[in-house]
Amino acid sequence: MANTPMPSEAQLEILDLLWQEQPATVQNLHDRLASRRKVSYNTVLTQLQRMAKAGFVTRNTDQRTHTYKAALRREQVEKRLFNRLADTAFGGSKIHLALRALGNETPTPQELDELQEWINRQKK
Amino acid sequence: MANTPMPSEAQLEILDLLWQEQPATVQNLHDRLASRRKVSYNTVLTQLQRMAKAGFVTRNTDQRTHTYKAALRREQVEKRLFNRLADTAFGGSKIHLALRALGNETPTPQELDELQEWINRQKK
DNA sequence: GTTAAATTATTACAAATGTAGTAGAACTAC
DNA sequence: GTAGTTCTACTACATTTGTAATAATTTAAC
Repeated sequence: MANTPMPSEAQLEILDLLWQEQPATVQNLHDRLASRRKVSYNTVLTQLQRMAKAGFVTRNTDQRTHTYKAALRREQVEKRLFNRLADTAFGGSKIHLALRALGNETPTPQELDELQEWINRQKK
Repeated sequence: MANTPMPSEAQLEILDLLWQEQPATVQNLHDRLASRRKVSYNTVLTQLQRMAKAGFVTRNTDQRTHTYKAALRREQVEKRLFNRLADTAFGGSKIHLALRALGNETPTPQELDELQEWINRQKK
């Protein structure tokens, strides 16, 4: 349960795009990724193929141009990654990690509200 | 400045131990690490040697038994790791990542206060 | 229908990663 | 002083990771 294989960093980048908009073609994903950093079409394709094999994404092959969807729940993955980071580098303290995070950020009013609400819930 | 090489995950585990107690011998680090998971003495040694080479730790070789100290500031590393995680998996939203973190935690009253204060500061 | 473009499949490869074995030096206990 | 023990240095090796080239196939445009 705890040690299911996780997507690599390059794969997470692509998963993140899928979570934002699904399903998507290689072309589309490459366009979006390439707008952030230089990367070849085939690199994206290979990662998607690896992820399909690993079960991280599903793919529809009805058309010649395949389309992909994330097969993992974003929340699940985020939680696992966060815990791993807290465990390996933050001595296991998740709150500590969260505070560290906030320390360097300028939140939007909406985010602030979310945070405030969370605190209110905790205080009850 | 942004892409200085970072310690790997196995290295972070060791760095974390150093941050807790420094300086330390291989023996000591191995003992502490092995109490959490099975790992050989030589594995720890090798990682320390690699880290020394990479400049992640310094080592004192005056005695036959060398001692090691972290050469990176914990805060720095934590910040970088956090940002990397936010960028690759959380669509760049650090607050979002922090909230996710908080979602699974039960904070102490004191931590809640810290958080509340942070919010108040932001609201001004 | 022949050429160009798009798309997937296959293969490659260097570097990083995690792990540990072996060799040799030096210290320790008899 | 010799036999085990403790260390470091060096070497090894399978996997994973990131990246991409090449080949094969289908579709589109003329």
